[in-house]
Amino acid sequence: MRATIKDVAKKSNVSIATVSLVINNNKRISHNTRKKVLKAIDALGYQPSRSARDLVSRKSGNIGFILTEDHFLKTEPFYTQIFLGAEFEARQHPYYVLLSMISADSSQQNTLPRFVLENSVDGIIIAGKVPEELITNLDKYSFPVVFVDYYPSENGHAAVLIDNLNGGMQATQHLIDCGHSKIAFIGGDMEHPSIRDRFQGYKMALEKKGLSFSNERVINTEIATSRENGYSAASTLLKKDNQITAIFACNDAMAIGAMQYFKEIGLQIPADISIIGFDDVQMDILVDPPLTTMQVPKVDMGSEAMRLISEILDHKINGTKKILMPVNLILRNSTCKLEN
Amino acid sequence: MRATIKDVAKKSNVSIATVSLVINNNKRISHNTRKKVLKAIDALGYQPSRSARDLVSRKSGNIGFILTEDHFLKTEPFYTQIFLGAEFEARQHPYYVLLSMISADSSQQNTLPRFVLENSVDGIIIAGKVPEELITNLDKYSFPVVFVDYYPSENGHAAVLIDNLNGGMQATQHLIDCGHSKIAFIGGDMEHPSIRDRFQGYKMALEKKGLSFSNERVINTEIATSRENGYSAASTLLKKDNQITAIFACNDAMAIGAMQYFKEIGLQIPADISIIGFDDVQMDILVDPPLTTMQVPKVDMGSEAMRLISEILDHKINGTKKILMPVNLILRNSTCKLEN
DNA sequence: ACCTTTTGGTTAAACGTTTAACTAAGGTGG
DNA sequence: CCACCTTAGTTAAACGTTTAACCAAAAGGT
Repeated sequence: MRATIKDVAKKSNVSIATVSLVINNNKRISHNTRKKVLKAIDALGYQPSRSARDLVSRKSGNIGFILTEDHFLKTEPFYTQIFLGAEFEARQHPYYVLLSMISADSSQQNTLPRFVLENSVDGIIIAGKVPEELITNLDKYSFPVVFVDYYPSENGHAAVLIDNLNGGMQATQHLIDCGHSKIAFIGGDMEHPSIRDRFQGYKMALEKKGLSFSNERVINTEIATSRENGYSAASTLLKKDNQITAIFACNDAMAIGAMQYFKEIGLQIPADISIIGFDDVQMDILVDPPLTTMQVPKVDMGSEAMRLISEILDHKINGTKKILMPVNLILRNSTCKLEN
Repeated sequence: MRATIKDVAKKSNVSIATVSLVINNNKRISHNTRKKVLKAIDALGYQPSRSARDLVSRKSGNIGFILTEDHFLKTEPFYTQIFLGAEFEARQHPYYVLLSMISADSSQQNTLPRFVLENSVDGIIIAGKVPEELITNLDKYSFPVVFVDYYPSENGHAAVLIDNLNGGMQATQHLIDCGHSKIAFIGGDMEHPSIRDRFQGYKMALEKKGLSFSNERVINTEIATSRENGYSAASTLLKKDNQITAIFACNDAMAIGAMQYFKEIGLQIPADISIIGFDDVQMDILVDPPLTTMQVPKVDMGSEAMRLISEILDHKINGTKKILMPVNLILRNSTCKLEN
């Protein structure tokens, strides 16, 4: 049978209240008794009971982490890295993380994660794009929520976001710095705020340098940002405008798909065409040539999200804070100076 | 403030004990009061408090799920699928799943997951190969443990395993059925029971058909079962014996790596060389040609593991049961009949 | 020397369940 | 009609914490 607070109290000749105060670092306890109690705790291998604690403090001690199934099972460990960061950070806080996958299919969003139905979390982290219905259903429960790498249409939620606008500008800027002026953009799901912002950054960078923007150099009709769609995007792009010398793909998956197409039709990367991606996924360095990209701090985003929800639960801040994570240009070999 | 059992009791004019009995489906309650109570529960949106429940039942209501970091972040969603299955199955049981990643590096295994140090789980699922030290450290806590897709050297643990022996035989048998007789095996970490068993199956299938086994056709010196190692394994293999017409790779990652090598040196798959993998990962159908492989029921393995730990906790069975998951030949285009 | 703080603790209630032990009211057999 | 069983419910203790309210003793202040 596990040792309880009573056992510790008995062993150290104090009341259970004293033991509790020691555990919670209350300053009302003298150095001596503290030491005495700590010794007993150690000797008995005592661990406070979570349920007892949660019961009186009226908390669950859990944070729910919601992710769509397909994001969780994606080949690229993007959201899993975010989860990893969140779980690691949770170890510094009194929280456990409950991970729940939901269907990305919005038609069956009547089912909320069990931990919300059962009220077993204190707060929720939602990573990536999820169906709007999920969010509205969740609203009824009024849990504190932090979004990561996605932001629902109605405002007022706390969120950890990538600085996509800036990133889009930096990426485009890099291509401009390499001497390119006919720069295309390959995008996917334009409903997604991240992609929209990257596109926006692309346009702003062009404008800033007085370069012309043309819809002929933009692909934004692909539904998903997958490798296959990058491949097909590249093909339709060249049909629309074969003058382009550089491409900014809205993410690495599409960039890699596009690269594959170019290779197949015999274009040299980066000699004939430069390409830059976004995300910095593992695959980038295995691909040939290694992909220049914008690095996004995935693990850090997870820990920021956990820290944020924790702060909200401690009432240190209200629930609308937003954090923009900086993004970093990673130079590899898929981009180069334009020869002419 | 959330409704408690008291509110329900008051609203339905019964004692809290009655409410509790209703919730737990005790047959001592008449149909009428049951209905009355249920109505009140519904009206108040009452949900029993986990912590109160856990406190009196002396359980945590949690199952810990341990995975090494690299397995969790792998490109191929193998272990994540297992986790997914476990989490889905948990919804049918009174458990939440606490996922914890540990370092695969055995040098720093003094740190156990927080949920074991804090005694916050009732049982543990360990997926994939983990450092032996983790297991011995864990032993002191005497939690019920179920292993998935790995099995520690000392016996006596419950486990959900792939029927690798059979799978290895089937895979090899398939190649034999295609008319091949010079069949090579590409393996990795031979410390891993799964790989050893697949190799064993390979040998048995050869033997059964009276085909000669030769060490010249076996690669087992690669450290990891990664794509790159598959690539290099293929290259050394051809140097040892260039008569081979078919290859059984111990997993899909290695198979894909090997395929890449063959393509680069101009060999046609399957015309010049047939290749079969193991695992049935997503990538298989995207690769060219699509890879013939042995399908392993990853999600099912997760749910089986959860069911198993649940049975153990209910004392329905003791903690040494083993489940062998069947494996399925998936015919695609990387293998074909030998022309001669 | 007496009142007031401060220090370092203790007592006891409360958190929301489950469940063993009890009870009141009907039903049953002889 | 009485003793006994069954049915359907209640009472109260217990689970292991936290924390507000209390208190005794020591320390200051005048």
